[in-house]
Amino acid sequence: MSVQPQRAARPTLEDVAERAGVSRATASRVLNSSPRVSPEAHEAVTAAVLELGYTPNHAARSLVTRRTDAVAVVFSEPEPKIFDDPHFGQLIRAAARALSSADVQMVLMLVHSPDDQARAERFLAGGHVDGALLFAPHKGDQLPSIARKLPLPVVYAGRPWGPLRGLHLVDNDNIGGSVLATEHLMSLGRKRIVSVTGTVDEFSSIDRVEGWRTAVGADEAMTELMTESGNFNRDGGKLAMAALLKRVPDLDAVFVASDLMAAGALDALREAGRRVPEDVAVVGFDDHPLIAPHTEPPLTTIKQDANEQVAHMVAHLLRLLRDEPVRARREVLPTILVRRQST
Amino acid sequence: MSVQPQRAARPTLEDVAERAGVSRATASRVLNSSPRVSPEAHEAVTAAVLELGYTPNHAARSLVTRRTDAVAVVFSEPEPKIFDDPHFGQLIRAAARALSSADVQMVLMLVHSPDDQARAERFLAGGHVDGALLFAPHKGDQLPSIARKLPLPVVYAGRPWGPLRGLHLVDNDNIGGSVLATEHLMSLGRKRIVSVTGTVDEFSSIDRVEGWRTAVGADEAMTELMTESGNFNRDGGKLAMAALLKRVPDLDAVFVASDLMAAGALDALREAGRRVPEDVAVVGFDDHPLIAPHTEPPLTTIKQDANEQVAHMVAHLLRLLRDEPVRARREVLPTILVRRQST
DNA sequence: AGACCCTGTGGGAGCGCTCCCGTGGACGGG
DNA sequence: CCCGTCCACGGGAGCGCTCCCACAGGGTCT
Repeated sequence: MSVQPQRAARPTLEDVAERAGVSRATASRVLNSSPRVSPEAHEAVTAAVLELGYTPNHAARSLVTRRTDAVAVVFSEPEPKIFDDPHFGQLIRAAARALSSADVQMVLMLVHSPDDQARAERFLAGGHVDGALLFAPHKGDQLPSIARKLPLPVVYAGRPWGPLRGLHLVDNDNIGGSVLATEHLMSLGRKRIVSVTGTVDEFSSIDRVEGWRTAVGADEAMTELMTESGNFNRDGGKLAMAALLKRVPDLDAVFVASDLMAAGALDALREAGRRVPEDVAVVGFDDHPLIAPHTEPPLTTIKQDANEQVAHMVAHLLRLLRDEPVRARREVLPTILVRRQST
Repeated sequence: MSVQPQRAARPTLEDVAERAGVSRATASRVLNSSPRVSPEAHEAVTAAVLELGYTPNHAARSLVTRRTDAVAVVFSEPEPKIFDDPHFGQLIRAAARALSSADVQMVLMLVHSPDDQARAERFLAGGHVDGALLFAPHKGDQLPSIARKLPLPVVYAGRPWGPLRGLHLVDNDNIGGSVLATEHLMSLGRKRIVSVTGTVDEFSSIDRVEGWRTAVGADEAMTELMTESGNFNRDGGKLAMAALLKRVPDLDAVFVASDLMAAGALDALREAGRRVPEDVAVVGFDDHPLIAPHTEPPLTTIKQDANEQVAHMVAHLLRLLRDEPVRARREVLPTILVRRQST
């Protein structure tokens, strides 16, 4: 019936333009820092923005630019680990930091079930984000092959399964790290170096066996004898170590493919009455802050820097989004040895 | 010059409507499951959507509905912890699960610096999300007072500092849990029960002291004597326990306000030659899966369910977003005792 | 039989923004 | 002095969607 004045609505670009005494087009130019704007107009618009507390309507902008200024961060983990991997928290933290300082929204997706996967596919295909960071290390995970069909820039963490052609990825030097670990043990004069390995469905694990194998120069039979999988968990590490002790009674060193498993391995060694590092030297992998410094004895381990990896992934993706050239599709980050008392 | 056919663009609702032989309005009704649609139209539109692989343009929809179908999850932590708290990972996981199953995008924000805070404020005020979950336990954190001025539904994790009037929050029963812990120790016949507390700038910590205090019936002087802060980290827990052993040599039990500190406390007790649980019984708090079962001896502790808390927060927020009534502004979730070998 | 409602549908406006294109004025060179 | 060039700026279309409103058609009630 009666015409209401309607205030308190968020100011639009139109309001800003009016207040600044310019057209909407010019105001828009200022907001997008176009060069073709006079200093006066620039100042007037900037002032109006401040006075009105104007914030651009993201949806409207997105509608016409066809950009979203959002990036998906996808963790695909077929069987959700019951005990949360704290590495995960580090990765998320790093991603949040790197993306938000680039003023890009981070949309987090955790994919476990086929349901989740379908949802993720719909979401990524739906144009809700400009690009994605994909953490999908496990063999048989469909998500990488789904993702590579999408018209969407994707940067992978580590090597996914399947063909690598055309993929952009940032990996840690797992092979180099495990060579480092094993050579460290050899330099200590250790002769019988066994290894507790992770799960065979992740390249990070496969690479760590490979590093050990080349360093000690093991053939297939010897590898079979001197390695045992600990499934990347603590109890698994303990069981694997116990099995190795039985199979290779004269072992004097062990390279364990994760700190968590190494903690379990230390338990097994203690129960078997072997002293660490006197009888058996132990090297882990990860340099997990919650574990490595606190085992008994504190753990010598290989540090891989989650922050660094994610920062590289984000930088890589941002370059792709801006159509800037990338140096290489695949980056491999160095790993270093952190020495503590277990060697 | 010449007119290009222009294909391969994403289909619009117009395309769907045309294919289904209905108007755009009807197609829209089907997509938004309006009741006023004939079965025939419904079927035709559904088929067309499938055939064309249509996905609604989120920006366009958001522009008119003024909803974003996104929710911010904000963690505010004035001093970013160097050692990642794994509790954090659990919370994020739970939030991701709960939100994605409601088909709401989760935008994660980690706030450390004043810079981050300003960004967060701009973001939340900018209408980029429909609501927020806010984790800001620390005293002096500005974010809660900023957030409560925003015209945006916010659900808090735990009690933030400042006035609670009008706030929506989901808290764990820290007081109840610590009463439980302390009474458990008393029921074991322990007479001199001390407590290692957290930091005084978090209510969760304050409440846990309060629970201990009421259960043992301590006055101020006794509280001063028999409690010591461990700053919620492992080394702090060890130092605090050592201090308490010196101050109260005849102590026979300790309630430690976090599992991580409890691990440190166990170290201190071991070094002091006190047996656990024979000489000193120990109860922790959190039931941290990476810590509690693996201490020496395994830790009796109070379980607070992160999944449950976040699920309640999400449900609460969704109700607010849908303008549905909420039962209570404030929910307090129960905590339970998990008994292991340290008592 | 006329007046009524109720249900399914389509036309069209408009959300707030960007960007194309046209215009007017300042400026420099022939 | 006039014409061409260039730069700052405004008008207006249109991105893809929702929702208001009008309307046709069939049923129900007086």
